[in-house]
Amino acid sequence: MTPTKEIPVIPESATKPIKPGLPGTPAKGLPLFVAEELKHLIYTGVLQPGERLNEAALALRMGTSRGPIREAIRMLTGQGLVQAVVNRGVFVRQISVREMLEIYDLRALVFGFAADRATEHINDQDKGTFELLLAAMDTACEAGDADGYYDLNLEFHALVLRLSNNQRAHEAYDDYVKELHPFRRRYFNSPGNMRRSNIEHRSIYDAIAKGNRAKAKQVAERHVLSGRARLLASIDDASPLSSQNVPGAGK
Amino acid sequence: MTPTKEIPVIPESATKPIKPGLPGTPAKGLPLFVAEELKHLIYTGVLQPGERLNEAALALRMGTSRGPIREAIRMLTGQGLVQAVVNRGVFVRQISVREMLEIYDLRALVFGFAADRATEHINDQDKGTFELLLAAMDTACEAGDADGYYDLNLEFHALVLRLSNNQRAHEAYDDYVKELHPFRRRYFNSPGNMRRSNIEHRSIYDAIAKGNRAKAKQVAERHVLSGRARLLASIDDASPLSSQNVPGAGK
DNA sequence: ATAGATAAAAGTGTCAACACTTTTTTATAA
DNA sequence: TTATAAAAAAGTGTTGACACTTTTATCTAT
Repeated sequence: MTPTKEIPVIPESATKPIKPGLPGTPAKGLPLFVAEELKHLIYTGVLQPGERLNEAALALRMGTSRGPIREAIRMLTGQGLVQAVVNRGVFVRQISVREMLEIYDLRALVFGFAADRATEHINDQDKGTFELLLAAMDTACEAGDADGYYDLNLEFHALVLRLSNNQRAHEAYDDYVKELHPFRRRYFNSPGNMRRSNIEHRSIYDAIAKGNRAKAKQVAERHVLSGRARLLASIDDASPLSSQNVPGAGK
Repeated sequence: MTPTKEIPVIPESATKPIKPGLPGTPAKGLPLFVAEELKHLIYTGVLQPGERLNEAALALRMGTSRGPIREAIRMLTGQGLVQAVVNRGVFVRQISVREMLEIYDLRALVFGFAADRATEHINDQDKGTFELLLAAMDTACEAGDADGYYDLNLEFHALVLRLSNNQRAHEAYDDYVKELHPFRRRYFNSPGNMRRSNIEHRSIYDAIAKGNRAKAKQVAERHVLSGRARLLASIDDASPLSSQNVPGAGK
């Protein structure tokens, strides 16, 4: 079937712009561009969980035919962001509470792992960055700046993951965060939560800086698990959050 | 843009056969069928890492037009199995040694987690299954049946993951195994390796059965990491294994 | 012979049309 | 008025054609 031919070396230089002139046109293929646009729509909540993706409407909106739209959607199904049902359409994935809790466990696991490994790769410059971040978070904390705190919080976690020196772990962690993102409630609404969170951050950093692997791992894990606990608590008294499954996607 | 309409409840019953009569035809959409076929080709090594996927040839082989083929390929890119370069084609992903080691670390982490949690969910029937598996592995071990041992080995790990009661962890673990699969050398070629491996299995099971969480986690982690060490050792003296990166796919 | 230019071939990217399925609307009858 | 059936509409699934890019083969001049 496949012609017997030596495996080619994969070329470089492939970031050439498509349709160079048109503004807002991607530099990496229409389907990928559309896929990222869709992801944005999903993560920002414009496309809500359970909602169907209308190919024709999206094609109109993106200014292409349905082909690239479909290909983009397939990318998202591959990533598990949407689920396809034959002849019915594809739907933005609905995550059950159980699954959210599972993801939290994995996220805690990976973050603990990262903190552990970070002890072995941190250098003085990184320590400086940590100090800066923690100080900025203290400031945001006192100012009651929840949005600012949230961004810094992300940076803090990203730094730990970077220092883990395990790119796959970093990607997995980011995926978990993104997957949980549309469902998360405003955790840092109260200054008390922010303050407590930042105390945990500092203890994570301290353990990493001291090279205390076990402690770093333990504290980092607990930090994420406290988020899990908050979620669990918010479920008990608040809305029941659909735990419905999507059919036909079962493999 | 999107018509204001309440979010529909996702329907059930969608596993109806497409083209019910034709044999070998999927029951879940052509693209998904093709995607699984492609995955099979990749995991079995028919499509080798670095090789390009020819759309026309695949369409011919699968008996469809290029559309579904392209959609299937997009699914695989979403899953990270292949990498697309605009106007050049998509290539079976090449994993660097570094990445393999990273994946091993994560796999060890998840397996340790699963063993830990398994202590809390194991019941007497599961224990029976474990005993059966271990006995069968002993037999395969003495008979020098490497293939049989390998299958049982997979079953053993799958059981631990199932008992973790964390489906996402199970899926992640399977993904790691699959990703590493095409590159793994014949680990259990020598009876000595098999025997040692099975000793580790038994100690994992013992710790789980006794409810010794910490021990279970530790032993399970080390079990996978010993595989990582074997890989590392095989790299040092054997072929250098391409560590080339694919361009244009960087986000 | 070899290097460079040119033309042919192969391959990917996109689109519009059509077939089929599901959903909604409309019409009909109890 | 309500339930049922038929018809229309909306939407997904697939295909073949064409545009454009990259690769390969051919031709020419040094």
